[in-house]
Amino acid sequence: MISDRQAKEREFRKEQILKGALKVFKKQGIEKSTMDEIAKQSDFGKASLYYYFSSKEEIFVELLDRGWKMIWESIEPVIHDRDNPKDTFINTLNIIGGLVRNEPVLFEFLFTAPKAIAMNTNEKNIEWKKYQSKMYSVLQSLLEEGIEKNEFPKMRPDLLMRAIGGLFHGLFFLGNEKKPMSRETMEEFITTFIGNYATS
Amino acid sequence: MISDRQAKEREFRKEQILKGALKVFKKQGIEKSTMDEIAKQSDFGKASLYYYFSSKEEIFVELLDRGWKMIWESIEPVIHDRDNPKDTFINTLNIIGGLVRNEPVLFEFLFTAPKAIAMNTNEKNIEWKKYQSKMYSVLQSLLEEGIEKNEFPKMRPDLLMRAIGGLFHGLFFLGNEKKPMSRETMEEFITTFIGNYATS
DNA sequence: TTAAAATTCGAACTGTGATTCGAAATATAA
DNA sequence: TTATATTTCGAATCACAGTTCGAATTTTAA
Repeated sequence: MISDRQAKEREFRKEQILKGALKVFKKQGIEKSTMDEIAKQSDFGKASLYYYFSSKEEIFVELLDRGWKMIWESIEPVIHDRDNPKDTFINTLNIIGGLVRNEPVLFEFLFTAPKAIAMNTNEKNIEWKKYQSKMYSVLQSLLEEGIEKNEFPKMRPDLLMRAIGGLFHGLFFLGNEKKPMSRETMEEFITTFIGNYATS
Repeated sequence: MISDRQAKEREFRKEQILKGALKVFKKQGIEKSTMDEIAKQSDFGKASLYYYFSSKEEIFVELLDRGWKMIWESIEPVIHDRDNPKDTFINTLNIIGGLVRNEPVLFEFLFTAPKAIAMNTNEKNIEWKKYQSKMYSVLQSLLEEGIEKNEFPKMRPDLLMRAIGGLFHGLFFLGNEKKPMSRETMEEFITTFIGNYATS
């Protein structure tokens, strides 16, 4: 028997551990994130971590799953508006920007870890990848439609996608400012790049 | 006594090892690059690597030193032309683009590894960092002057630098095309972003 | 031809960090 | 209160990867 409250407490403790893992990630980067350190940061004994997660990898995959799901669910309500690709595109980026601003460490992890982890790739890494690739492909299709409608410069949409992805990453994650990228600034950069074409 | 030819052969073998290290990096990413694997790829016994390099770290630092030096020496002749910031800036990016096109793996390493390695930072990592930061600061000062002269959009130069850095990285290193980014395409993207402002 | 120097590498050694074990402590529910 | 389930964690264990050792092999130079 596992009471409702018990389940909640259990979940709460899992979250403590996940937070601890992020703290370590922030300080040391993913490769130097050891179970010892995560245990210390989350105030559990190392062995206890294994009561909640079956492996270190599972901790990170859980972060990715939850995070990418959160991203997807945040943009989903907006992203299907196809009348106005450019606005939709920018709205979407703004939503993501807002998320990043709230939890910079988590999102740096989400956008960084995949490259480091992807190589281990077991079959089950799949959950978060689904959300991630959904996001990229919807964004890219918005670009495609926007290009059609002359709202964006005429460039290969996949390249444009890569370029904007890089740009976004550069603005939010490069350099070492404490202050988060503001919505206005990011919009300015994106529209400068994407062009101030008439909206149909 | 060490003859001239001997020295050259020795150098040649070092290069074999460095090439092997890059092969491993390409296949496995930097964190999974083990001495065993490097030995296998470069056709030496693992222990022999230590005859040429005192540690694994030294192998990677050597790659960084040589690579960043190469970048710097390639752009140095061009980069001091201050009459025309925009052209100089684009020339410089084109030069770097050309290097990347020739040895994509090496340069992906150069632009990627620092983040992974920086955390170990001993004092002696310095050599390549000097070149790296020289490059960034000259590029950024070109942006500053270009902004003054209205050749670039009026934006914070450090942010513009980050954005363009990200853009460049996105174009060259994201996605999984075999074909290298062409000079024309990259120039198109950069000028689109940077704006087609009159060159005074 | 031979002694010294340079090179190679299999086999240990070592340290680190992930994972498991088993027993204790604590909470739950009857 | 007591039996059962849940939670905790110190102390082993295990695996892996970097590094060192020491002896063999090859090259050099006299």
